[in-house]
Amino acid sequence: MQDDDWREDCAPRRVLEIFATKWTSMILHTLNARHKGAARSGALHRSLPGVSKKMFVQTLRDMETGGLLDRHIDSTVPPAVTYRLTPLGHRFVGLVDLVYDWGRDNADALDALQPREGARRTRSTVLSQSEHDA
Amino acid sequence: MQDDDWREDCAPRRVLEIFATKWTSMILHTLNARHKGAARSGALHRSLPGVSKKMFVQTLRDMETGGLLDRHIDSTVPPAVTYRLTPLGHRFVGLVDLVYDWGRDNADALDALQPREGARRTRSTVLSQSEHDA
DNA sequence: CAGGATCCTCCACGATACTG
DNA sequence: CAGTATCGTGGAGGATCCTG
Repeated sequence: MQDDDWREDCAPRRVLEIFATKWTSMILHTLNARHKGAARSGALHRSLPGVSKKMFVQTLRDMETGGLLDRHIDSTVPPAVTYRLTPLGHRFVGLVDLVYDWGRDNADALDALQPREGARRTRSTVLSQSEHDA
Repeated sequence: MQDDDWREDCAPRRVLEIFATKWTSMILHTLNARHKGAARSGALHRSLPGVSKKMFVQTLRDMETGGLLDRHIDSTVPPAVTYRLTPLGHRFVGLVDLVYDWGRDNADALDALQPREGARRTRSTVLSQSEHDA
């Protein structure tokens, strides 16, 4: 508990920012759980239905820069790119798993509330009537 | 590991959304660590320097709706409002603590990277020259 | 197959001013 | 003291088209 400070540049906040990128955690979790820590780009993408191509690539790039995974390019034609968890990535997956499990363990409490609890409406909430005109 | 699915409405994603709201985790952590789980609005706000008034209040309201804390209003003049962790809030704090500690434990690895690792530039990175005019 | 480049939407978050 | 109202903005995230 030491000095529970949330200074702008502290490590814990960095972690929160990682969690805030929407797909990072899910990519890591999936890469680990369904691909044993390594997978080709396409295969990984296919196991994450909701992610747009742009965000998928962009997030992976940021994760590489962030030291969470490595990128191996096989310069064949067509190219084969493989992503692999780094040690840090592995450790982070451990944390993601905790979050994942916490969610499952508290699913009842979370479901007992209004459909929206946080503040973020994933915009899929509204897409139902996005066909207003025609 | 059961069925590692990240369906749109699953509980784990709800949790990620909570983490995505930027201040929720910090408010909970601070409310617990520095105020023993209960504090008046002003006091709590004062222990979170970076939060704007608007987001502070708004986040608290969403957290109340989300069942993470309770709001007690003492209708004196001026009013005295106290926020208190709910059982769910307490449990969530446990998770936040894990994230917090993970960050401290991996601070070296996180710092070893470029100043930006995720993708989100908290825009405070730029505020340095926000005094451009006068 | 992998991903770059563009354009666009929307909402999280902030600053400021006001109320009871 | 606690909160609401309003306005403005950046940038996360998506769709679509193009390249090697």
